[in-house]
Parts: sequence; C-alpha cells; structure tokens
Amino acid sequence: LGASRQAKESWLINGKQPTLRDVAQRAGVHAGTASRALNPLIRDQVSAETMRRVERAARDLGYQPNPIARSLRTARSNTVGLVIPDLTNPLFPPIVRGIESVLEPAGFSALIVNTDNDRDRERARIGSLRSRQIDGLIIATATLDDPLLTGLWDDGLRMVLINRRAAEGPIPSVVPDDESGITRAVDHLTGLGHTRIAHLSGPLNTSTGAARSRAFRHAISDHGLAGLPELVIECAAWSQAAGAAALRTLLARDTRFTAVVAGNDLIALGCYDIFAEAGLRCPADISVVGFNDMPFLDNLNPPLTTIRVANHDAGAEAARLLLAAIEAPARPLPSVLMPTSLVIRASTASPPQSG
Amino acid sequence: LGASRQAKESWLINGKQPTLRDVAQRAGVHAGTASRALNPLIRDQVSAETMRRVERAARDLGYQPNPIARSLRTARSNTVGLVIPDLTNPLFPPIVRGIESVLEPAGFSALIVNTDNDRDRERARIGSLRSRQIDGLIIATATLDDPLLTGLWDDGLRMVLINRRAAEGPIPSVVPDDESGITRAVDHLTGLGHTRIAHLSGPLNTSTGAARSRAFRHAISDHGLAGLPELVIECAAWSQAAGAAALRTLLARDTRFTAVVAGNDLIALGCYDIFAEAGLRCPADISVVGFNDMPFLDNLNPPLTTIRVANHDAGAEAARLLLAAIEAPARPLPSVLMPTSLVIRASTASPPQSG
DNA sequence: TTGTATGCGTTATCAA
DNA sequence: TTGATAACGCATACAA
Repeated sequence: LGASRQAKESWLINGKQPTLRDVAQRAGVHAGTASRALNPLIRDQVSAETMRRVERAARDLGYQPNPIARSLRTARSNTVGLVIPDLTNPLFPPIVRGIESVLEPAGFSALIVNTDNDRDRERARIGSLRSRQIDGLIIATATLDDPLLTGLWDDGLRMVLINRRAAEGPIPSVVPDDESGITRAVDHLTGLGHTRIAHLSGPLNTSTGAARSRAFRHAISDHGLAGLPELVIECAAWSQAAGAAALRTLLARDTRFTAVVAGNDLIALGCYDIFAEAGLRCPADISVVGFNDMPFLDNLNPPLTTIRVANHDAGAEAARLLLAAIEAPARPLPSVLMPTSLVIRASTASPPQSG
Repeated sequence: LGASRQAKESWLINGKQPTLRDVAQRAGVHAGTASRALNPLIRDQVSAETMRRVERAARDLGYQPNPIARSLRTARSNTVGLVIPDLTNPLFPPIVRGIESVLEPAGFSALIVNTDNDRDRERARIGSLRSRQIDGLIIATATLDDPLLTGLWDDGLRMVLINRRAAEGPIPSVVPDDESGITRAVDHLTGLGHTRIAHLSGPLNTSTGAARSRAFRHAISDHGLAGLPELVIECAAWSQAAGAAALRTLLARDTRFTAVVAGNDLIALGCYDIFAEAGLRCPADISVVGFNDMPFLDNLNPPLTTIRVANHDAGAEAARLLLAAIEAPARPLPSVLMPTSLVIRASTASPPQSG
C-alpha cells in the first residue's frame, strides 16, 4: 500500500520521481541542505528544525534517492560483482544467498555472472562488471594458474575469493578446510575397514582439487596404507559427467578398490551413474564419499555420505570481508578456512568380505 | 591479455578509467563528436576519417563507456530486476540462465532478488529495485490475489511474469502449459491401470497451483473416474516439507489410492520422505509423478517420473518479451504457454494387484 | 559533419 | 548552519 501511494504522489511532480530539489523546494531550503539532512553521516550539520522539514517533505513526496546520480558523483555503485562458474550447480545458490544476506542489509546489491568455466568469458564478464563501476568482486572461479585475478588485484580492485583460492598471494579468500574434510572422509572409510581407497579428484588447477588430492595422499599414508597412484585420477571438471568418465577409466585399470573419495558431490553423482553399468552395488560392493553436502543428497539412491561445509555461512563471511575491504581499502584482510564435518548417510559401509 | 593491457593503459590517464573526453582529446575532436562516433545508431553522422580516429583512440586507451553516466543522462539503466522466490529451489537456476542468455547479448544485466515467498519482503525488494532505476522486471513470484503487481503495471513499469501468472489482466507471462502437463500425468497413470489417484496441489493462490488442480479434476473426470475430493489436498508451499506434510495428512484419511500427482517435483520429493515411515514402496505400492523436471531427478530413489518443461527456454522467452516491451512500450505483449512432455522414469508402475 | 552548451540528480567544496 | 556552485561522464538539441 505504501509503495503504491508513493508512486501516486510522485506523479504529482510532473510525472517523474521526485528529486532532491523537489524535496528541498517543498521544505523551503536549498538542495545541498536537503542532501545533508538526508545523509545520516552528516545530518548533524543541519539544524533540528531544518531536518524536520526536509524529512517531512521527503516523506510527503515519497522521495527515493537516485542511486545512479549518487554513483556518478561518488564513484561508488553500492554494487558488487559475483562471479560463479554456473548457477545450476547446486553448490552455488546457498553461497549466493549467504552473500546476499550480508550485502542486502548493508545497502549493496550483487550482480551475478556465470562463466561456465570459460576464461575468455570470465574476462569479458568481469570487464563488463568493471565498466558498471562495481565496488568489489566475489569470485568463485579462481584457478591456481590464472594471472587475471592478480592483475585485477594489482589494479586496485577489491575482491574476495570464495570456494577456491588463487595460488599463494595477497588476495583474501574463504574456502573449505579441504584437508580436514578429506581426512574425515578417509578416517571414516578406514574405520569401516576399507584399505583400498580410490580418489577422483577435481581439476588440479583449482586449489580445491589440488588441496583435496594432497590431503588424500597424506591421509592414506597416515593410515599406513599403500598409496597407489593408479587409484588416483583427475576429473576433467567438477561435474557429474566428468565424475562418471573418471570412474569408468579407473574401473578399466583393473586395480581393485572398495571405496571412492570423490572430489565433490557432483563427481560422486557421476560415480552413481556408472555403478549400474558396472554391476556394482553401493554400498555393498563399493562405498562413496562426496564433498560439500549440496542439497537433495538425502534423496539419492543411496543417500550420499559427504563432507559438510557451511556454504551459506561461507558466502556471508566472504561478503563481510569484501565490505570491510570496501570500507577500509588499506587494511589487509584475513583468509578464512571453513570447518568441515562428516555426514554419514547410506553410500558407505564395510567393504565386501571377499579378498 | 587484452584486458590487462587495457587496464595498464588506463593508468596512463591519471590513474582512472579513460573518459569520452580523453578519447576525444586523443583523437583531436570534441567529446560530442566522439560520442556520436562511438554510438552505433548515429555513427553515420560522422565522417569516415573521424570515425577511424575516434575508434583508434578508444582502442588505444581501452575506453569503456561509463554506464552510470549514460544511465543518468538517458534515464535507462540497461538493468532488469529478476524476482524469484528462492534461488536454492532448483527450478529457478535454469530459468535465470535462460533469461541471462538473452539479456546479456543485448547489453542488459539482471539484478536478482529472493523473496522467500514473503510479501513484505517482495514489496521492499521491488522498491529497492525501482530505486535502482531498472528498466523492467521479470517476476516469478506472482500470486492470483496480489494487487502489488497490478499497481506496478499501472504505474508504467514494464514487466513479464514467468512460471506463475497473476489473475486475469494485461500483464504478459510465460508459464508452462499446466493443463497439458497434468493431463499427460493422469493419462500415464490411468494407462498403467491406476483408478484411485491423489493430487497434492501447490498453493491455490498461485496460478500454477490452481491450474494444475483444475486440470487434475478435469482429467480424472475425462477418464470416467470418480473425483474424490478427499484425494485432493493443497500443500502449504511448493516445498519438500509441505509435500511431506500433505501426504502424511492424506494417508491419515484412510481413503485408498495407488498413485499421486504432485504439484511439482519438490512436493514429490516430500512424498518420498514419507514412504519409508508409512511402509510404502515406490513404485510397487504407490506411483508418483512430479512436475518441472528439475535437475538430478534421475539420481533419486527411485528416479522420478515427471512433466518436463523447457525452463531455460521459458526464461529466454520471458527475457525476449521484456526487451520488446522496453523497446516499444506501447505494443501489447502476448502471453506464452510453454509445451510440456512426459518423462517416464521409475517412480511409476502398475498398481498393486490387491483390491 | 562538427562544435558548443546544457542538464541528468547528486554530493562536496567553498563562502557567507 | 546554510547557500551557491561546480563537477561526476555522457548524450543531445541547437548552432555553425
């Protein structure tokens, strides 16, 4: 009701949104004064009486500041770019919502772009974002070998990496504690009696792929198991299809294994697709652990055991970091590691008895 | 490489992005001329030689027009608002991507907001969108009884509804052909031999809830079956939890049925959650059909038979309609019905033999 | 065909 | 404490 009334009123001023000058005129003050009265940071520079009159006029007119004009003047857009690989990957919507839960109350909006893991596309989209004068960037597409991000950083663009990070460097990031996660997964499997465990890693040019792969080798060796290189394979992408392809390759190698630590849940889902054609029952013949605890894992066949990461919280944390960077560009920002936990469902069990 | 070189060059101009005046100066012309040369619509107003010089200068400087300044001048933002209930509902990411696939090549960006089905929130978010001078709105949250949208429409805001539509009115929409979809579902079930079919409808204050519910009754009666009111129940939301609650209520009624037509896939998923506690096997004891064919249905237990809608295409179509409305505000826009198809998976089978 | 001037709505600087 | 003025970067009406 309020909104519609406001809109009505705005028609009274020659058919357009009322401007600051309309407000000032109605309040009988100068536009500059109205601006000060309406700016919470410097409202104490105006007299109580003026404040009252300006606020009254603004309310009567349904005045809404024009963010475009404000941006042009202040060179800030109150907008941040959000660069993700693909919104249809269920990992990302919770992250996005977490980010927005912090951005929105702070008066910021997120401009979301999908890159489909295409570098040229990413470069182009980020360029477009920059031209829109975004105040900062949250990036979920970092790879270890990409000079683009470092270039942007050196250029003075504020940014925070989420989910994946870049190679060593100053750019702050919020990523899962990949090492603890993978350790939990391997501990769980060895606890069930598995001794021949395979790893379907994500792309090794991503920090998550590399870190999880390294953590896997360490965990295996910490348990005194033989680290068989032929039981580790790199998926071409963080996708169901790539997971399926990798497992198929692994099975063809004819090295026996009874469990799989998948690089993430989608790769685990790809494994599911192969089980039928390979005549394997999960978890009776083979166990699988995923990573991320994306939605709907509960309803899979079988429900997927996985490593949980608080994705919503991670998004929120990244947004907080970015806002801090925008407020105080000088202060260096920490990188944060999100804790992990093991969610045991039905895709893991003791290995089959046969030797 | 190109972008980073551009960024470098831009530093040459006193550490900021180069402006049109920088370009003009370098090309030895005035800003107005440079503006014309760079505007595809009126580029023929400048001489070939000037064109060449301006383009050259723009390229050398890595000039990117400032969309904020442009918007302030033209009163257009090249941004559209996208209002959805919840990005973590897997139905929406494909729609969003479809929308962006059309918007982006046209030079538009989408500003996404989540409403969580909260009306006050929706009103507030749309207000914020308006203040950001969006050129139009794509709305996936319409209900049949909400005066807000009509108000905005009458206010002159261009918009297109997607997925759900408002009550009769002039607002263009892109929605699934709910009637054909439900008819396919019921045909499929009766073809399998089911005669006692329940319907878990979505909220009846949404066009999809109401249309699917009506279509269900018609289809049942078209097959000469008894339309038992106690076999139809309205879910409180389009969610897994609401679907579970509704099925539990239905089972408590003690009216026998062998199949469920769910209002959408999430409601169907909610049914899955009840089967175990109710001692029902799907599809042996009970069949379920969903609606939308959201992602990952293939990996459920059992894989869900559903009604497919081309969600990506629907998004693209909605975006096309909106762009048309923005280009030519006067021309009335059509509403489009997206075709449906039946995807048979493993959640449907012949009813159990017992009478 | 090109130059000039103005204004979009806001904020910030400077005077008063 | 307030008013006047300029400027952010661009597009366009008008003049030349």
